[in-house]
Formats: sequence, structure tokens, C-alpha cells
Amino acid sequence: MTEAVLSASTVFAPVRSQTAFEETVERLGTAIKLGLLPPGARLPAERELCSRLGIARSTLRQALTALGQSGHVHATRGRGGGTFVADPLPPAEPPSAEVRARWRETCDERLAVELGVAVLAAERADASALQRLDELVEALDDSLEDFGSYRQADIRLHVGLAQATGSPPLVHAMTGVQGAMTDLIAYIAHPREVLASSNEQHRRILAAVREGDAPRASRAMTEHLQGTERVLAGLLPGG
Amino acid sequence: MTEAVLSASTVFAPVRSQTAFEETVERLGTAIKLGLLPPGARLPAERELCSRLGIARSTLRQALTALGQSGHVHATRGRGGGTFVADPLPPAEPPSAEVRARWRETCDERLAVELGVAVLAAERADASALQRLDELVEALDDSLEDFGSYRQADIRLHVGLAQATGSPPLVHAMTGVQGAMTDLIAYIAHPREVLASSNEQHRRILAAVREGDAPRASRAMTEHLQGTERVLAGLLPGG
DNA sequence: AGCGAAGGACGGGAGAGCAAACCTTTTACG
DNA sequence: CGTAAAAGGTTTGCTCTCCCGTCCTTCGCT
Repeated sequence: MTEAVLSASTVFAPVRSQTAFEETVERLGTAIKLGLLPPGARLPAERELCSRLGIARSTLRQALTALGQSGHVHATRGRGGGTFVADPLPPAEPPSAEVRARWRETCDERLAVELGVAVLAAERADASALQRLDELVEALDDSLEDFGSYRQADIRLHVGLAQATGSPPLVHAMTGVQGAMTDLIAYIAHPREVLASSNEQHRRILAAVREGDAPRASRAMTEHLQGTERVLAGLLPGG
Repeated sequence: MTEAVLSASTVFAPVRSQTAFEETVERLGTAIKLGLLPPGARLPAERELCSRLGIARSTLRQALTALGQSGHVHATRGRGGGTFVADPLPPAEPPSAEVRARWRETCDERLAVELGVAVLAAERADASALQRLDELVEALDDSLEDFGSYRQADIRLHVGLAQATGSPPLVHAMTGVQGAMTDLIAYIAHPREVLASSNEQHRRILAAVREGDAPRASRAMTEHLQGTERVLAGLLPGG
């Protein structure tokens, strides 16, 4: 009985049914904001994309229209045309009150995903994956001046780590979590030294992953995440 | 460009929009299978439950009808009636080919959730939560003879650990992950000694959580999870 | 010049979900 | 004992989403 009462809040919590339209906007919008679809990139043709996404073309067009109105994509007609990611992207919007209120839960979910990814990557990453990750860390060193580009390179690294686990659900979880984090920290200034030390932590994580030392990778990742968390705790209510 | 190609498989993967009906069946069905809604328990009245779930009554009734036909709930009419969890529950079904094929991804997701929960619980669990967890471990010792009841008590412990983090999304993730694991391991025989050593690992996890030693809790949890994973790797293809 | 590939627009139809009733059964309580 | 209350069961109709197919428009390439 006690159990039933305690768990009622989660068992009987509202079911949220996202529509195909909403899910598509979020999927593509997140990919664009994260830089997975870089500015200027061309999306697949509508007729191909809708079949890949498993939705009707009219539904896809709804989503593309929405993304067009928010300035994230634009379309050109005719042969050789297509739908392109905007370049430059529209300025990010400050986090909504709702997003800010959920910041701790967001960080908790990120912790779970990143720790799981770090441990599994340490167990499974092969040589080619490690080399790719090394290159991504190098790229980060070149982006220390501008937080926007640093953040995008940072995302590529973290998503790359997830890809190194070979687990598609974890990649998906990672992109979702990074999208949520981006919404939170877009407006927080990060001085050069902070970014540099953040990338030092990346190196430590990768070193542990390379040696297959899961516990050390896990600890290094925890430290890495604490940085963001402390910043948010200082700036947002409820910290 | 390379990035775009690499990530295309996840970015352009099919969007799967579950209907409210499906999600409700899964929510309630999982809660019942996990023992969060114990046999004989009475669900809230339809009119109240549908408002709590944020769905129409007709949709809820569809779900309840489905759960009734599968033998998980039964309803009685009239004042003092209601919808009750079946007692005893219908026998579990063996895992489908699809579920079996995804076993490794399922374990990967579980790893992430359980590690995150272990770390956060170590940071946040208060005295009352710890006491409750202690009681759950004690209860496990009394269930070593029957795997069915051991498994249910095991689930209560793991979900309890998630609740100790104070993060509703993690509780939700934990119930989902435990449901998926239950589908996988329902038919695997576990001798007494295995269960006893599993509960020893529980004690080690709790000890680390009590001392707020996140790294140790994380390591203890990793060991704990490896047990299941090795069993599955031995029994299922692709191990 | 025109073919073909791309986005753009329209309309019908199927199904999910919602809302608001009303019916039937049972029992607790006055 | 009778009735009101509380529960599940039923019906109806509307709305909205999504799918499907078809046709139109633009425009680079041959």
C-alpha cells in the first residue's frame, strides 16, 4: 500500500503524446541547433526525407514551414533547389521559465547519459573512433575564443563519444540531452580559461577511455559535468 | 559534411509517435508487471484516473479494456466497485524476437540509468530514504527461494534508489528500464546462490551510498549489472 | 526548348482523441 | 427497507492530426 501511494505520482503522471509534427520539428531543430546539420547544409529532398522519417510529406512540410518561420531553414525551388539550413543561424532564444525551472532534472539526466556513455566508450571504443575523438579535441583547442563555436565542437565530441559506444539509443539520448543543455547555457558567458580547463578535462576523459579504464573515465566525466552544474547553480534559482 | 553523413542515421531515423492509448497501456501494464501496482490493488476511479493521466475517459477505457483482456486487471461495477489489479497475475510472456535482438541496447540504457541513479543517490539520499532502502534489502533476503518475488523486491529497491535521487525523470527512466529488463529475464532461472550474491552487491551499493561515496557506489553498481549482462550474453545470440 | 527534379498547394478520407451526455449495477447509509 | 451515491458501461458527435494522391510552379541542366 505504501509503495502504491509513493509511486502513484510517477505511475499516474500525465501521459504526454507528442504529435508527429512536433516530434519532427524538435528532431530537426535540435540537430540544427547542435550543429549536427551545419549552416548551409542541404536536407534531403522532401519526398525522400518524409519516407526516411516515416511520416507523410504534408506533415513534414508543416515541420519545415515552422522551421522556416523561425529562420532555421530556407527553401529554394526548381531543379537543384532544396531545403537548406540557414547561414547564419537565427540568434538563440533565452531559456524559458519552464526550462529554467527544470534545470536540475535536466542536469541529472545528462549525468546519467554521460556517465553511461563514458563507461561504455571505455569498454568499446576502437582505434579509429579514438582517433576521431582526438581530432575533435584538437578542434576544440582552436575554438577557445568564441563560445558559440566552442559549444558546437563540444557537442560533436560528446555525441562522438556516444557514437563510440555503438549504441544508437545512447546517441539519441545524448543529442536530446545536449539539446536541453544548450537551451540552458546559451546565454551564459564562458571566459577563455574556463573553456581551456574544460578541454583539459576532455583530454583526461579520453585518456581514460583509451586505456579502457571505465572507473577513471567515469570520475573524469563527473568532474567535467560538475563545472556546468556549479555555474548553473550559481545563476539560477533553487541552487 | 562527414559529420552530417555520420549523424544522418540518427537525425533522420523514423519518428515514432506513440498514441495516448498505447502509452497508457504501457504505463499501467509496466507498473503492474513491476509490482508497483501490487496484485489486488485498486486503481483510482476511471473519472479521476483519466484526469490525472490527462486523457479522455474513452481513451483510458480503451487501455483498461486491453489490460482486462490480457488478464492484468478486472473491473467490478456498482458503488464500492472499481478496477483492480488481477490476483494472481497472468503468466509473463517469453521475450519476443524483437526484444531479444535489442538486448544489448537495453542493457546499455540500463547501465546509464543505474549508474546515474547510484551516483546521485550517493550525493543526495537522506536518512529516511536510506532506512527505507535498508528495509527493502532485508525484504530481498526473505525472497531468495522464489525468483518471481525476488525480482519484484529487486525492482522496488532499484526504483527506491531512483526515488532517493529526488529526480522524477530518473524514476520514470528507471521504471522503463526495469520493465524492459523484466521482459528479457522473466524466463531465466536464477539459483538461490546467485540471488544471494546479488543481494550482497545491493548491500555494497547501499553502503557506498550511505557514505556518500559516489565513485564506489558507481563501481559497485557496475559489478552488480555485469551479473545480468553475462547471463544474457551467454543465453542470447550476439553475445 | 524542354525534360526533370525540386518545392508548393489542395482535397478527400481514415483514425485517434475528446467531450458530454446517459444507462446499469451495486452497495453504503439513513 | 429504500434510495442516493459511486462506480463501471455505452453512445454520439465533433475536432484535429495524419496520410495519400494529385496537380501546379519553378528553374537548372542538357
